[in-house]
Amino acid sequence: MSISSRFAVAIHILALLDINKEGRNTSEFIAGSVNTNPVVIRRVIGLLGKAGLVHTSPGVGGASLARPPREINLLDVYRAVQNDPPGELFAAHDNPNPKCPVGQNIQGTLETVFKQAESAMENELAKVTLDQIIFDLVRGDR
Amino acid sequence: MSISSRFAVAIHILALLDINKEGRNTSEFIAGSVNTNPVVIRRVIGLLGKAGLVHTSPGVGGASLARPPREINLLDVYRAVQNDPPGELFAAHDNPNPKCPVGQNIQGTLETVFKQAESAMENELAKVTLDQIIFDLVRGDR
DNA sequence: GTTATTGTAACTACAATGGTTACAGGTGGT
DNA sequence: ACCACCTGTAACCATTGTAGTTACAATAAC
Repeated sequence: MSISSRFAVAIHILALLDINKEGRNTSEFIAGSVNTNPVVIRRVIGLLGKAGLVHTSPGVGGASLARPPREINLLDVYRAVQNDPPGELFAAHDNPNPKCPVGQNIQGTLETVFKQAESAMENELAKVTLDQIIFDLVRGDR
Repeated sequence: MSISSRFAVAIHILALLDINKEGRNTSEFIAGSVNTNPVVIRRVIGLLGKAGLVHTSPGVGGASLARPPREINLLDVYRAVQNDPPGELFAAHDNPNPKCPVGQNIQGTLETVFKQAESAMENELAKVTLDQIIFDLVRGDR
């Protein structure tokens, strides 16, 4: 299955928080841009807050970036909203038969390969900062 | 969510088909090694067959590798069993608001980044052949 | 204090997955 | 030709993750 759209929504939110940093970024306003329900936005912001990417406060307009956009990369965001623990993008099958030479060793073998593939993906995400995303968004708007 | 365990099961099956190429690889036998239901095995073999990685025939013990293990890499296997079309490991959110500068351009921006990350992962998978997997399995058995 | 907004719980609908049973149809040995 | 075995596939179920929605107590700003 594919990676949840929370990731895309989270990037959208963060970009909006920076671009509209002068305005009041209520969950309803953000939901209007993302085109979803305000509660969905609040849930994602909650995850971003727990990860230390945004500061939140109850009451009015309570979210803002916790760091400058240059210091937030997409791997930070990915990890914040992807609740699967790191190293588990790929799922191994459980309990292969230990009496079989394949079953006995397959998990260790796969783990190595899976970790490499996952790391390669994450390294690409880590290369891209929120800064660059925002630049690209604004540029596209001309 | 994580990538379905069909991928791990498929690799297991292919390795077993090669290692036990002298024996009768019935779906029940393979299921014993993978530790699942024979129908699950037949389903995965069906996908591998459609992708041209194995030859299958109804009746007894009907699956064998269609190519030598050196000519099968894990990206082949991944694509065979992952029914999501390529380029959609990451899901974008639909219908962002076109009236908003962020909503208007976010999809194009994300598409580029997502494709890069996905490609990086797939390149790692493409580097690993079934040959190497089998070597690693057999080596671990000593 | 009143109003607007957040944080969170609860519920629903939906899709993907993996396990299971069932069975029609093909294969190979005798 | 017969028979035992196996495949391919459909159908169904339970589980899980996701996203949308309603509701509401708690909190901040004015």
